[in-house]
Amino acid sequence: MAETHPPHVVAQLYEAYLRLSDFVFDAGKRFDDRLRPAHSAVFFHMEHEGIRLSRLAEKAQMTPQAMGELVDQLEEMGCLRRIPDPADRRAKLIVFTELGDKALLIGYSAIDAVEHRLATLLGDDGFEALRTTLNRIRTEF
Amino acid sequence: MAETHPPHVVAQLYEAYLRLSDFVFDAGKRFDDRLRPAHSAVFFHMEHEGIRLSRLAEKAQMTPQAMGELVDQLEEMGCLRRIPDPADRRAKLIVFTELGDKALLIGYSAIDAVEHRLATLLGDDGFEALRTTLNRIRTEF
DNA sequence: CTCCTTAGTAAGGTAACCTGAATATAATGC
DNA sequence: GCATTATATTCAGGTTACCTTACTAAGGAG
Repeated sequence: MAETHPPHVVAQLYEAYLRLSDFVFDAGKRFDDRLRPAHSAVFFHMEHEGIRLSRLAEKAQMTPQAMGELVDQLEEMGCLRRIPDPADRRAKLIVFTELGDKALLIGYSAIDAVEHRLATLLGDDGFEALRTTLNRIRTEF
Repeated sequence: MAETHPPHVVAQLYEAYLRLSDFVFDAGKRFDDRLRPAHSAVFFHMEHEGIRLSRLAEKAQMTPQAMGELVDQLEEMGCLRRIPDPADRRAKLIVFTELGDKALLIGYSAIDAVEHRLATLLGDDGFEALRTTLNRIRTEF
């Protein structure tokens, strides 16, 4: 129940997530201080060829309205652009700008750095064991 | 990057946390449907001899104002009571009611159930290995 | 007793979502 | 080929979980 004594697994998982994710979010913030954790859902579910808002929202499991606001903000930062979808005049395709590509790369390298550091801390075997365990929780719990 | 293929560790940790915590929050919701995840911070950091708002807020790493609102809501649900602190007339002690004790027990058993189920899934060794790994991340990453 | 600090609270703001409703276009039935 | 229904997006406004600023009441130091 306390924080300095080992808490239960659920809290442990959350703490570990917060600790690791901080590095990634900080990297984003250094790139553009308007970037917030919520925007990661956009980068995570984007598709390079372009993607419709409704599909992006569905993949991120949120409403198109909520996703639309995140896309608005990233558009204002210059990371994304909305272009008309040639296949459907109601729709727009959300695509990366060059700046957006850069931001994505920065995110990838931050994640890579975290994974490398974690593999160093736990050893390659320990790191793989953690991934396997977490994957079993996702698929079998 | 996708969700059906194994994502990076950071996302894996978050997904695992969400999956396990759902069981605990659902148990709370069944007890009183006004109970929300935010209230768990109160139960997590309570002290059954009574605790001051400022200390509770500090332990939960939030402002006294934010914690005060959560305590207001739990008081309205009948889980907590504020009594004058005999040692300082500015302060109040937040204490559990009988209903609050019951809620706490329900939370404990939900966490226990999750941990048992996880130990069954991973085996006792796998479960302990996970706890050890998560603890190393907390202390050494 | 005055001065500064601490405990709590009130008022109002922001971020990250949500629901409901409006608009434009597309697809379908007859 | 036109009316009906469905889909893509957007607008307006609400809720939750926080925050900051500013106030009041009470305690402690000199």
